[in-house]
Amino acid sequence: MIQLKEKMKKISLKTIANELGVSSATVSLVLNGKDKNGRVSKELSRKILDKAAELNYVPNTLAKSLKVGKSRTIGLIIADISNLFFGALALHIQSFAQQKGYTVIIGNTNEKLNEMEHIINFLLARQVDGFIITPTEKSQNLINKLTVSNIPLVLVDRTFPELKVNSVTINNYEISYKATEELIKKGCRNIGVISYKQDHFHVNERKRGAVEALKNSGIFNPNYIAEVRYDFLKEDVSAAIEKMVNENIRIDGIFFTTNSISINGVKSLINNNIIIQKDIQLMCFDENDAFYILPYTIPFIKQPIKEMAEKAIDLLIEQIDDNNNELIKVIQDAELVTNEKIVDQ
Amino acid sequence: MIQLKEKMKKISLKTIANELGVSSATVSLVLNGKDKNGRVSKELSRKILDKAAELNYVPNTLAKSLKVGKSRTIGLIIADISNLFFGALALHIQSFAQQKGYTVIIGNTNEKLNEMEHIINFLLARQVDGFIITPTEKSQNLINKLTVSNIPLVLVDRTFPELKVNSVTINNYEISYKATEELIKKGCRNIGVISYKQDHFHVNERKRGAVEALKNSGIFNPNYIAEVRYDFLKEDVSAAIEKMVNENIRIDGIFFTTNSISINGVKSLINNNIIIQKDIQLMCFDENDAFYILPYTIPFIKQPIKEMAEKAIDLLIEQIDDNNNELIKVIQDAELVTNEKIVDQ
DNA sequence: CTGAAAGCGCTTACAG
DNA sequence: CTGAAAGCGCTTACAG
Repeated sequence: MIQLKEKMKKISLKTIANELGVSSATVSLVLNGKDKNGRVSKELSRKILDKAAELNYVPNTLAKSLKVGKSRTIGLIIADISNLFFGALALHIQSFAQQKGYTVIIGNTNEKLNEMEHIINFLLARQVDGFIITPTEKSQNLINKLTVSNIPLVLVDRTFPELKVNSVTINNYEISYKATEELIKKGCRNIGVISYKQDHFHVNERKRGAVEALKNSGIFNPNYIAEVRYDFLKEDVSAAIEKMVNENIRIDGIFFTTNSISINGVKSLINNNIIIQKDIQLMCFDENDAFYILPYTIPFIKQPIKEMAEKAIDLLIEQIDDNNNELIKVIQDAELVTNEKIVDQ
Repeated sequence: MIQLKEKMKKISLKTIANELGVSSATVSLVLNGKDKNGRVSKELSRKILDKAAELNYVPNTLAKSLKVGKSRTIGLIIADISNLFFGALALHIQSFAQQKGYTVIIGNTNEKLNEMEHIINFLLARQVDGFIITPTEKSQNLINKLTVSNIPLVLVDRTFPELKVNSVTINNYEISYKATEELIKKGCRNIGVISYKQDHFHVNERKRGAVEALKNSGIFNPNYIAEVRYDFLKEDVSAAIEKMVNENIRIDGIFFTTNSISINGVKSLINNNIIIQKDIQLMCFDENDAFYILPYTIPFIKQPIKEMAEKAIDLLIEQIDDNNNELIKVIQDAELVTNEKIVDQ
């Protein structure tokens, strides 16, 4: 094969058809394995396959998508891709999508509503067949527009319970309740809760679960409940920890409602010379690679990330294929991982 | 607007053209802001814009790409997306690409050659305009095929020095030499080096830099040099650390050549009850979130990830736009971060 | 068993 | 100032 410095001319179906003196329809059929009913003779079929290989034919997916009206592409909109939980979620979604023959285009909103709108429009123009979204705060209208237009859509991790939209989430309230009980079982009586100050249903459910558990055990103390701002995470967590540590009666346990809060919380505790799991028992949300490095283990709530990813992809593809209009809200169970040596992911 | 349960019919250029009784050519021109020479009257222009907004017109990028022969999409092929270094690299590449109006499709090879081939073909069919690749071992032929076909391409982080291919890498040898000298300056005299057993030029350059520094200081000891396998990282690092720690003369410093080795090395040291930065001084490659959590700081080599991403995108887009045939190998300087309090990323 | 033709939604010379 | 027409590379009824 001679190698030209200039751009080689593209090999299309037509090129193959012309070289073989057949129609491009026949070539298309053979190359797509659609000559079921023995439409094309074995011999011709062989010749077409060989020629395609010889010419190094690469099909043009764009043209195919344009013709059939499906791109086999899905848009994945993530709120904060630098967060390890979302990173893992994206990884699994991509991997399951690939298994099903779909390409994923990832967009990152950085928790900004206008970014989310921009990305949705961008992906719509790219003709994605559907969306998997971890919605930002106050994006109800945006989500609603998509559902009204009947665009296949699944929310994951977060959802708006008031909207009729498919979702995959976990049992945030129940698992947080249970996790807090675990702290109580360990003997903690002055338990702090650090959560975000925001509108996200899932995070507020976690907080509610923790608070409810404390109340039901008669040890709820509003001074031990803190809310931090996403944009001032580090400072606010620091302040909250210092306050809790310096209360008249020092806290002996903390429940963190997200992994970003957990990481900053642990740093803060170390900076305050608190001996973790001795002075203060912790309970975190999500597995965290940073914790592996500590000489002790920290209990955490493990979300079924892989299963969430799989379910989200399944739901979405069902909608794409069947135009399934049924509303499905999946709630999966998270798991408490305590004491035992933390397993590698 | 009435909301139908059925799929709404798509709004195309033609829809707008028909409703307004003009040609779709004119609509295209206006919507793309290409009526420079006052081709279209202000009034008609206005009407077209309004109608597009009213109908909620979304252009079909697929059709446009097919027509103009450019997809404004680039394929990013990453060797191991779960590695934080690559994660950050991917994030920045995506962000720069977006700024330039390009979409990124990410593929993950898991360091497997056949995965890499598969992903390349897949992305080629998707008509990507070019590739940014962190190549796996032994992928020279694959890379060569792409360059021979004149497909815009930039290798990043890793490269094959023998190939004529654009690349963005760092000064692996020099910075590793310097980093090792730093350990020596601190008083270490029995310094271990843990690296991968593989063919990657960049990692071997790091090892070579460290070894050379040790030799030039007259303190090189082959017993302190270990190579670990990628597929048995944890076990091999563990074994290497234990061996080094239990040598007749215990090591007092270690240089890790990658961040994955660093993380496992630190865990191993903690398991062996070594007091890091007191019993043994460390030097790692790459910033690592896990280290933030430790009560002391670990010196590390900071790669200019953002700059690498930017340069890679710039080089690639130059090639795409100008069909620039010039060969460019960029080598950027990494930075030594010592002692000082580690800054937040 | 196979081919001719239409059409997906665009853009871009070309003609007027 | 504007329109008609061709064509990007496919797939899919339809006709034979």
